Amino acid sequence: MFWTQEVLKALDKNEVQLINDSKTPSGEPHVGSLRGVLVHDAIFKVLKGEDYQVKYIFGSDDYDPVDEIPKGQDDHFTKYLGMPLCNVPPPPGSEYSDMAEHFISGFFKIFDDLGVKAEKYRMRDVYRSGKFNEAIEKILLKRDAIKEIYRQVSGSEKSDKWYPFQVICENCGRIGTTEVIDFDGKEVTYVCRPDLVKWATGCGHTGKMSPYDGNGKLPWKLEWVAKWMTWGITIEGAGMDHSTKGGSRDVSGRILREVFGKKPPYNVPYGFFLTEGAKMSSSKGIGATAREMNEFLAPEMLRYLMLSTPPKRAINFSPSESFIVKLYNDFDSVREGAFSGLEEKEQQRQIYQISELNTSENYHIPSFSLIKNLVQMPHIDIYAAARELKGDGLTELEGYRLGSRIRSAKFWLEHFATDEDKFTIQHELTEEILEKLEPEHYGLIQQFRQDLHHIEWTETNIQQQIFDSSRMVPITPKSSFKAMYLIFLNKDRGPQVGNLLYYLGRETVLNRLESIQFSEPPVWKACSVTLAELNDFGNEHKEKIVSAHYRYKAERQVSCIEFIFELNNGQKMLRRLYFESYLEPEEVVKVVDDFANKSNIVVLPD
RNA sequence: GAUCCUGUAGCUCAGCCGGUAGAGCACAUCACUUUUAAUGAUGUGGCCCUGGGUUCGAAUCCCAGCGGGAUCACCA
Repeated sequence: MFWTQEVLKALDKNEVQLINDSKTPSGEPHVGSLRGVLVHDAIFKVLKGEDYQVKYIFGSDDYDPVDEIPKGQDDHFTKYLGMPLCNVPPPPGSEYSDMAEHFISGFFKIFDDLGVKAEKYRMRDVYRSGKFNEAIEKILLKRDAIKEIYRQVSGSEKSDKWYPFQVICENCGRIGTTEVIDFDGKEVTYVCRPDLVKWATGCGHTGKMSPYDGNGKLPWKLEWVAKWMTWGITIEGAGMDHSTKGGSRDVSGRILREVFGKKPPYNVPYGFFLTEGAKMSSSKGIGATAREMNEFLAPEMLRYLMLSTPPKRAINFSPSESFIVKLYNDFDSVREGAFSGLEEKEQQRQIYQISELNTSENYHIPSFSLIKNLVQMPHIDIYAAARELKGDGLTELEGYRLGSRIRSAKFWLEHFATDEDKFTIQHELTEEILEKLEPEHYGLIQQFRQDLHHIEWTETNIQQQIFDSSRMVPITPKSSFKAMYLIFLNKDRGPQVGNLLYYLGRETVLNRLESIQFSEPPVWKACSVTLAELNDFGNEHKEKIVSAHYRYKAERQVSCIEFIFELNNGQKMLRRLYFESYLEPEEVVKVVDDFANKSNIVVLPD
């Protein structure tokens, strides 16, 4: 059963469902932050699809203090450490009013791209408007019971003077450094301590003021309680780190239940987003931020990546070619399954419904691996290739999807692909390349460059010619391809040779091939058969052979006899006997006649 | 130490409200005039981590281990 169905089963359809999630805008959001966003969105979509009364709200926790500085921005942010995020000026050059808006707006923009239609709220508005006044009062009054739960669940001992609340210091504006030491039912007394936390220094000010209307905030675990009880939230998943026993989710849930007698929201714990088995960290560069991943993958791909794995399981992302290609292929096959109408594809249909934004229309699209190759050949019109592949014009949707897949391929090549994954057209023949060529490759080059003069320069003809020329060397097509990749890409593998050479152009290809010099005898030796093999060949093919010719070649104390067979399907094949000496004309004739008699094939001089 | 995830073919995994062990890749054989990770057909390959329990019957459910991964113990 797909995970969304399990969530569905656990919820009461007669209840109004309110889904909540939030993010602290303290820096550039990490990719993993999107998992919660999308898991909640998937639940939202599924509930909506089942006609539940459901709403999805998403908050910016912008009343939290600045407790770490976004990478590389020490100069600007250091002096604001400890102040509420929403009261800190944005980094220089930002178009936003404050630090919190600066970071959350980019995150919310991704929501739009991913089709996440959550109703957004900001904690500054919630606190300042007084909406949490009631919850704050209740929590302050129940501090002993709350403290007891902290102790029981997580074993943390709080002092007698502990109050679960922090105000914004009237003197220095910090919220992370203040400690409330008394509450008289109307106002709190606080101290702004220089050494309360390691990451910020309070000013030492002591004051007394109302805790309401935005003067301060609840600590994280109680803020959760306040949200849940004030708004009646029924569903809120949390990362595995919060969801562990004794973790913040556990503490908050028990406080809500035991102190305030309400049911905590349904939890959907979700795991981390790992790269190559390690947790992706923002400091490790590309691909780590939500913004970059959103730039890389189209919405439906990113949603699929985040939602096809059951939430509890970690997602093991890898930017390797095999992972990315598999991701796309899996998605394409899920999409095919979803549109197949087959009953056993129900799960695929469910995955597809929460991944794709518009699930009404199927589409044809070339595989990622094809596109990533074509993208490396600048001349190729990929849209034309796609039309050819489909055998029809592209729909508007197909053109659009293809466009984003091309962008993804380019992004992948630029940011993730290893040198092995990429290829670069070689502009000249280097010693390094020549050293890698084997004698049989020279045989192919010799044959191929001759044959290329006689064909019309099209992708399919070139492709076809490789096979035809190979038979005349003879050499296996596989080895012939390798020769071409070496000569033009300095690699063992590459994209379709027809495309590649077509792009390079007849002149360039012929100039390159004709500039390669070598002596023939080693080729003869490398591309030869034994007399026994020749006889076997004759016996095996004699029904198909229409005509046969031979020619004798000699050079530098060695020689060879080449047999050229024409088959009834139009193919021409060559087989060569190699000799470490010159042969007299009579000897040549004798060898040829021997073969002719044994195989019953008439062999004429060329 | 605690919590969660995970252990099934050489590799990546599906199957998990019990009923004869699955897919893709890889490998092997055959076929083939075309290598875009990917031509078609056929085939090889598994004490489903271990031990116990429930059951007519367990890969599946329960308990206990072992191995791998992650998270938590101050703060969000």
